[in-house]
Amino acid sequence: MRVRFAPSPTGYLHIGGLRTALYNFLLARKHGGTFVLRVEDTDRTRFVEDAEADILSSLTWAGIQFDEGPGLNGGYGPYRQSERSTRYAEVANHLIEHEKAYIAFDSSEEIDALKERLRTPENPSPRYDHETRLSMSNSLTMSSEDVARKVAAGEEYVVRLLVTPGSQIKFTDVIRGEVEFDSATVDDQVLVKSDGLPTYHLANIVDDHDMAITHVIRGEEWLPSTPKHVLLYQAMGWDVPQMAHLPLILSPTGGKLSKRNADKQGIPVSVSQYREAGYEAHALVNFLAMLGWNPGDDREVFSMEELIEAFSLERVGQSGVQFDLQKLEWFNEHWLRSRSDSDIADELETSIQDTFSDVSREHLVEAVALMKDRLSFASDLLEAEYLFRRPSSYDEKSVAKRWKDDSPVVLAAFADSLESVDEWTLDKLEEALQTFVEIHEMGMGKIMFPIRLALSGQPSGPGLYEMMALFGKDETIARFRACNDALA
RNA sequence: GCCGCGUUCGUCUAGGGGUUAGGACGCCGCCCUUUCACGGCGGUAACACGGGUUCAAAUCCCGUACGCGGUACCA
Repeated sequence: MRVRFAPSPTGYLHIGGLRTALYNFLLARKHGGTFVLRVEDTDRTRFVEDAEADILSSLTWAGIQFDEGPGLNGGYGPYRQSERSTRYAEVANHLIEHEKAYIAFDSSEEIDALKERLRTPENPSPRYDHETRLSMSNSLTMSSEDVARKVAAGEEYVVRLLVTPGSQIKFTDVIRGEVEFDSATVDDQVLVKSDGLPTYHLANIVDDHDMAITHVIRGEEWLPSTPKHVLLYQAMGWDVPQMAHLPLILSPTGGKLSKRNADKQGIPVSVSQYREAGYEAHALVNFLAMLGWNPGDDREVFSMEELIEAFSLERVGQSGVQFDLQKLEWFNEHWLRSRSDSDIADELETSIQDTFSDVSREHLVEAVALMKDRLSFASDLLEAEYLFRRPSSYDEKSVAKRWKDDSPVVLAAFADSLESVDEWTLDKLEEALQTFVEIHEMGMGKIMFPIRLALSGQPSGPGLYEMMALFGKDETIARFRACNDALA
């Protein structure tokens, strides 16, 4: 089995592209096949300089490694279509010679004019096809001498697929079953553009064949052009690979998940945006895997290894799926919690030191331990400033509501009593507070809030004893006094 | 318009002739915790519609509606 992911470097890797890559990768790994990365850079007008680098680094970040691709030749290279031009020309010529394709000289203005002329409310987008080609300038309507002369004169031309009406083009989609198109509804697709470069349709089938691809797994947007591809395979006498068209990922409201659309809804579309926003790679992969596929049982949390084990094309769904950021966030929290404290500390080390100087390693690891269950993203820890420095302010609403007249006295008294705690441990601290409330015959509720406020400035957070243990005796007592001073 | 693909809780989905239509996210409640979370338990909520086939249809067939995709010298 050989599969491929074939992105076009016209933009950064899209979330849908990552899922397509993932499914290809999973299938290859599951069956001991080969996963090829091919860069389809035939559109010079939309080429984006750093897109390929982004695609490569995004895949690496997600844990998807290719076996063959740019910089990793497996005997089928090169893996950039811009480096394979002669092969496409060869195939195009073969098609022309065998009357499966033809040369057309029509300028884009002439084609626009044709469409303008034929456009009606019932037919808003006329095609260049078996009917209209008869009235255009191409090697079917011109003498071969005229064609040869124009070509020799260096006139621009394109190569078009010659589609003959009257047949049914059938193929089996692994996900959708039998799919059938009437050849009369297929247009004469341009195969070679006037700049001499192939279109996707030509380059794609040539490469899939030459690279011995056995399974073409791609987005559903390609389903309508598949009959053209089938025709090309047949014209060349090549076997058609197994086809699998994945359901599209839709926006949360059901429309297309375009950049524009998604931005409006606050949904990142490129993988690098997720990476920058601090999403766990595992979470994104896990979420994407479940978007259109399921294992057939109730499991939802999967590591990459488990996905490889469980994945199959047969369990991929057929209908479009809406993107749900909340579910992604749930996966993110889950995977974040599965990481070790020290691993998360490693990730945050630099930004923590930049924001709060002189945070010891032990302190950071302990802070992570205290907060891990309360974070959505690892970087959210930076927002819990009180874990790393004394509060500079106290949450106003909470103060207004729960800071009572006797709070300063209670807090000061407790601070005094803490002076005599010799062993600064969770147990001793709990004991100290218990004893304190008993001696003063007060309810625990009376003192817990002032302590929390003094320690963190916030109405919620980690346990009191945990925080006191983390801050140490001197700092804890200092925070009590500072709070009293500030709220006096 | 035409061509194609779809349609089970708000969302992701299981189920493919006989099910109290199951799970997850979200939301709500309870428990745990004198905080907030995590966790546990429970609740809310769905077979697009109309015809057929059948003893029996969410499940098979047809139609309609709706959604999505395509209709480029973009991929």
